[in-house]
Amino acid sequence: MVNEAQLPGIERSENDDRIVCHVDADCFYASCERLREPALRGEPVVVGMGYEPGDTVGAVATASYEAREFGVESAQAISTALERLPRRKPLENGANDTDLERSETGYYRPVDMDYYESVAVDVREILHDCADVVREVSIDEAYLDVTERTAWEVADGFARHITDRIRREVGVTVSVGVAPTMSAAKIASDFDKPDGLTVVRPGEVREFLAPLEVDLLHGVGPVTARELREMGLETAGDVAVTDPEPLIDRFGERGRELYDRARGEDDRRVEPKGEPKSFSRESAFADAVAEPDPKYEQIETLASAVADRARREGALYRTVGVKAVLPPYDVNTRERSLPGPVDDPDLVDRIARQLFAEFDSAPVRKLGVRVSNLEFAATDQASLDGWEAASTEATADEPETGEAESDDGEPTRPATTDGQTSLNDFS
DNA sequence: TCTGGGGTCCTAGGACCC
DNA sequence: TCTGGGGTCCTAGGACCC
Repeated sequence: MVNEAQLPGIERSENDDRIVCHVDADCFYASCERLREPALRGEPVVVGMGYEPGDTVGAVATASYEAREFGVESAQAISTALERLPRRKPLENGANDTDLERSETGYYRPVDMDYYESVAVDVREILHDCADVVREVSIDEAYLDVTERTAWEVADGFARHITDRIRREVGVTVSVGVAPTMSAAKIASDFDKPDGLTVVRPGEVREFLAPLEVDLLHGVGPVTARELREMGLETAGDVAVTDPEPLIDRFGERGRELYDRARGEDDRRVEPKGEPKSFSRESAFADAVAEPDPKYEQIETLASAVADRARREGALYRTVGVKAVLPPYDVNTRERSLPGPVDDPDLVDRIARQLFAEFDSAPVRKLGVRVSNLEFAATDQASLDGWEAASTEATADEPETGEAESDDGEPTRPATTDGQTSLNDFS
């Protein structure tokens, strides 16, 4: 009785053989550093964050494969990395390092996101050129739906074309996984790094996944991996043939997902990434700080950076939060929601201070400020109309607030007016 | 391995409403 | 005044990812 032709909104929902590419740049930050400093090619390179040249604080963001040989890993403390791979001293005139000294050392560079972002823009351009739908996951990673661009018989050639273009036109290497699902493509891209290409054809997915350790599955971190092992599940193959009920009991929705993914079942379509959900800034002190003043100073800096960011991105926020990390590593978060969305840097600062007050005499090693519950207004004509209507409404019953202080050329924002009215409730 | 920064999603309890 | 069941929002924390 139900005829597919009568249900135009309902499509065959199973992955009727999509071809998904996952493209993942190889140690992207280190590759970028080599791009602008070719002397780093072939040498161990460590990119550190929260780190200044000459420093020993901070953590490893990316280590080149040469640096990994020395046991340097992502997320490692810079101090640990330096023990395993000492910093190479710049060559001075007349300096005569021995070959031994040079071969046992590496280059350390601080993260420079602006530069990496400029390289990522060039990579993205190629990705969008090669696919109808691109989902950018992070600065160095994306999914592509290339179903309409290629066929399984020639998928490896197509993927090779992408990697070649990126190498030739941008100068960085990527690894690519091709599979009928997003989750399998993701794992495939990781399978043969660096400069890897792995194609998993429909019907081969379970076989491909079966021997892999559980912690290679997306969403399985150290905690879940340990628990799975305690349940006797070592590999994706083990998970695929186990009774799903205990998994669901223990892990809830994630358990179901884990079971499905281990069996190669994943009907998510590649879709462009939506608007961000939150903006945050945080920073760590070199040592835990007990006095209130430096902490409030830091709060002010972070609050203003977050509010700036939201304004640049055209976002209004309805929730302001803080994070305080106390020794040894006790993460505390506090947040407060407003009655309506605002763009009000002073309010962010004030609320952040209030939320932070309960920690102001505790030793604190790290601080953060966050805005969330974001709304993006006036991105197209349709919502612009609504926006203007709302603006008129919002200001109708109050005197002009002298809002036209836009000597910096910024458009005035009705939400700021809203923020002023709600401000009284929160200070 | 004790720990950097920017995110996402999920869970669970409580308040509040109908 | 006691109280069923469902829904939504808010907050805090946790796991995970890059």
